[in-house]
Amino acid sequence: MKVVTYNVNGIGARLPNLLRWLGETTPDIVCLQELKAPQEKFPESAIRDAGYGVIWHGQKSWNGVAILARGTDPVEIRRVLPGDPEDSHSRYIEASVRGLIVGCLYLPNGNPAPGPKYDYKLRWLDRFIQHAAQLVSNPSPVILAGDYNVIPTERDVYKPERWVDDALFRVEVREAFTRLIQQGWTDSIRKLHPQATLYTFWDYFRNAYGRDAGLRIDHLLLNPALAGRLVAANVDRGVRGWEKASDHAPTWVELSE
DNA sequence: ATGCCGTGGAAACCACGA
Repeated sequence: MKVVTYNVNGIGARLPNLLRWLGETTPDIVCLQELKAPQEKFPESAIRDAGYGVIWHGQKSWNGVAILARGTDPVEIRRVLPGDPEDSHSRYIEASVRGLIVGCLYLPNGNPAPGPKYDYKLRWLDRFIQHAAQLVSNPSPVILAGDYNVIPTERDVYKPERWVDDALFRVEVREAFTRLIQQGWTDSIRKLHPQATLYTFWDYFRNAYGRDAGLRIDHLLLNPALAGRLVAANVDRGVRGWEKASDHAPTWVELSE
């Protein structure tokens, strides 16, 4: 079973690429981020015609997350991250699919740092860590997949020295990610490729993809009940080279049944 | 060192992203 996270950077602009990629790779479960579409403008029929059940939480212009499941309908558990009724951003959705609990997240970017956007990112991270603490010890298999907007270590960025003051790489953010992992989560890509240079995002400008000036910021975390089923993990980096590509590439795990 | 590009929505530019 293949589970993928893919920040599409606009479901409207990306729909042709998304449908092509679904057809070529037939993933079983897909977590999408940055729909940038209001709830009523999500292309539900195109996704269903491609063979996927889907739930989504849209928002006008920004954010937005979705969970797709091939041949079945995800059963929604929640569509907001608990802990702040004032938070109006569509950044989290959670469902039960094929015996897994799937959390799909789009963590705030946080730039510029310091500032109110960075404060929001740190608060969101704290809430997420609290929620993850409830999930990690769940006897059911759980996967938390999404755009974390966190560069975990120096190995995960092409020039770490240029990113030390950035909201994706600042010490507080890396420490928060470490706290999350230390709850007992497995960072799938790093577990199977401890030394490799593997990026999931490349800027649109300065020929970042051509130079491989990338970041690893899209992650798939497995709880202990699921970690033993991890058999492969990688990035479909070729998709980043397609015409009209998102700046992120699909990032995936293969799980034994 | 830098949104230099891309998207969406409103308005013919701007906010936002990482």
